[in-house]
Amino acid sequence: MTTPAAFASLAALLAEPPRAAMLQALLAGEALTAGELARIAGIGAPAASAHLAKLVEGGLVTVHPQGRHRYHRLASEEVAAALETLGGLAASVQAPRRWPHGESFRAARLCYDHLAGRLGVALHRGLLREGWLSPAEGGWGVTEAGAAGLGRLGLDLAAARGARRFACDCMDWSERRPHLAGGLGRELAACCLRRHWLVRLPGESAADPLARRRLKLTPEGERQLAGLMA
Amino acid sequence: MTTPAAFASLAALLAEPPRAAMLQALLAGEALTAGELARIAGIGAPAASAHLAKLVEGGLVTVHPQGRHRYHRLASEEVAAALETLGGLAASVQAPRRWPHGESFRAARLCYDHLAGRLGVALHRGLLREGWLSPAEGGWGVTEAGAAGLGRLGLDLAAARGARRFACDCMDWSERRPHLAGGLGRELAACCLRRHWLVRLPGESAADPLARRRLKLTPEGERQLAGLMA
DNA sequence: TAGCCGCTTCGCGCGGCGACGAAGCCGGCG
DNA sequence: CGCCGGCTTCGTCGCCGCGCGAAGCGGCTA
Repeated sequence: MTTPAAFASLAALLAEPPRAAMLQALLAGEALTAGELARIAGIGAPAASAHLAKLVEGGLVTVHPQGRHRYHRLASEEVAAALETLGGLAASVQAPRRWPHGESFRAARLCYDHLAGRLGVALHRGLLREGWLSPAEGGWGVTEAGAAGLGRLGLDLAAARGARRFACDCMDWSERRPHLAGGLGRELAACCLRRHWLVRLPGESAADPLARRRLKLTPEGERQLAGLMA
Repeated sequence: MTTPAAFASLAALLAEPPRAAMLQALLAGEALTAGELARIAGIGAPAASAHLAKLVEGGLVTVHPQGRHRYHRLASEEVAAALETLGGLAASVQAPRRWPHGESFRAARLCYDHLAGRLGVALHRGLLREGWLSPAEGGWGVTEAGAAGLGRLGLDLAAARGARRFACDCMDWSERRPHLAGGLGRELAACCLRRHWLVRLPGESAADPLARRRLKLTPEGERQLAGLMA
C-alpha cells in the first residue's frame, strides 16, 4: 500500500471520462493510436495527447512509435487486473442500472490478453477438472496430460513459458471466480482466436470502448472446446 | 463493466488525498466516527463531512448513527478488495519509492476484516495443505477434518456460515497470491485477535491511516499456528 | 432546562485541470 | 523536393470542486 497522496494521484488518472474510455478500450489488448483513442474518448487530438501523456507518465500505458503513428497499450497485466476490479466495483455499486452489452459481456470477453466471463471461468474450471494444471510457485504449472492436451488444441506452450508469469489466477468480476491469466492464458486466447473458435463481436458503434472486448464462441469452437467446458 | 462516465465517477471518489486516507483507515475494518476520520485526513470537520457524504452517496461507505456519533465503515468486502488491488498497483507503479511501514505491512496486516500479508497467505496455504478446505460453489467449503481442526483453534464456524460468502480467495497484492476472505476469513482473524495470537501494532502517529492495519504474531500465536504455517 | 459537543449546512474564495483553436514538428509519399 | 497528415505544444478560457469560517441542528449530560 502507498501513501494516500500516491493512491489518490493514481486514482485521479482514472477519474476523467475520456481517460477511463481510453483505458477501457485498451483493455481489449490491442495497441491503439492516439487518433483512435481520441475518437473513442470523444475529444480532440490536443486533449487526447495530453491525457495520454499523463497515462504514460503515471505508468499505466506504454507508447510504441511506429512511423508517424504512436501506438499505445496498457503497461502491464497488473494494470489490466486493477482496471477490471475497479470496473466490477463500479458495476456492482450502481447495480440497478444496466450497462450496454451486459449479457454478451458476461458471456465471453477479453480481459486484456486472456479470456474472461463465463467462458473464461468455465475453461479455468475445465483445465483443473481434467488435471491439466497443478499448483506451483506463484500460480499454476502444467501437468504431462496438460501439455499433451494443450498441444492437441494447437496451443504454443513455449510462447506461454516466455511470459513473466506462466499461469496465474485473475479474479473475474462478473462471475466472482478466477479465470486463467499469465502467459498460458494469453496463448489460450490467441489460439482460440487464431483458429476461429472465438471471434470478436464488433460493436454497433466503433466509438464504444467496451465493444472491442466482446467475444463469441463459434460452432466449431463449441465442438473443439466441448471436452473442457463440460 | 460500466460506462466510462460511471467508472470515472467512482475513481473520482478515490482521487482526493483526504478521501483516500479515510478509505485506507477504514480498510482496518473498524468503524470510525466522522471526527476521527477528519483528524486522520488532516482536514476540518466541514470538509470531512462533505467527503463522507460523497463516499456514502457513491456506495463505498455506510453510516451507523449512534447517539451523536456517526460511525462509518466500508460498504462491503468487494469495496475493500478493490481498494487493496488499486493500492497494490499504486505501490508497484511507483515502485522505487519506499512507503512507511513497508516491512511490517508486508508481514501481517488486516485486509478489511481478514488476514493478509505473508501471514495471511501462509495460513491460506496451510489450510489447503492440511486438507481443511475443499473447492465448492463460489469459493471454498470446509472438510470434516477442517471443521474439527478449526474448532480446536476456537473458531466460530457458525458465525462464519452466516456471512454472505462463506470462504473465498482475495488477491494479496504484496505477496501476489490469494489469502482467505469471506466469513471464514473474518472469523479466523477475529479468533486470532480474541485469543491474542495476533495483536495490533499501533502506529507512531495516530493520524497515519495505514498504521491501524499492521499486525504482529505473538509467541503464543506462533506456537498455536505452527501446524498451519509449516 | 441549560450547556456542551459532534456533526452538518451555507457562503465564499481560490486553485487546478480539462477543452479548444492555432501553430509547429516530423515522418511518408508522390 | 514539396505536400499531406498524424501528433504535439502553446495560450486562453471556463468550470468544477476543495477548504475554511460562521452559523444551525440535534443528542447527551447534569
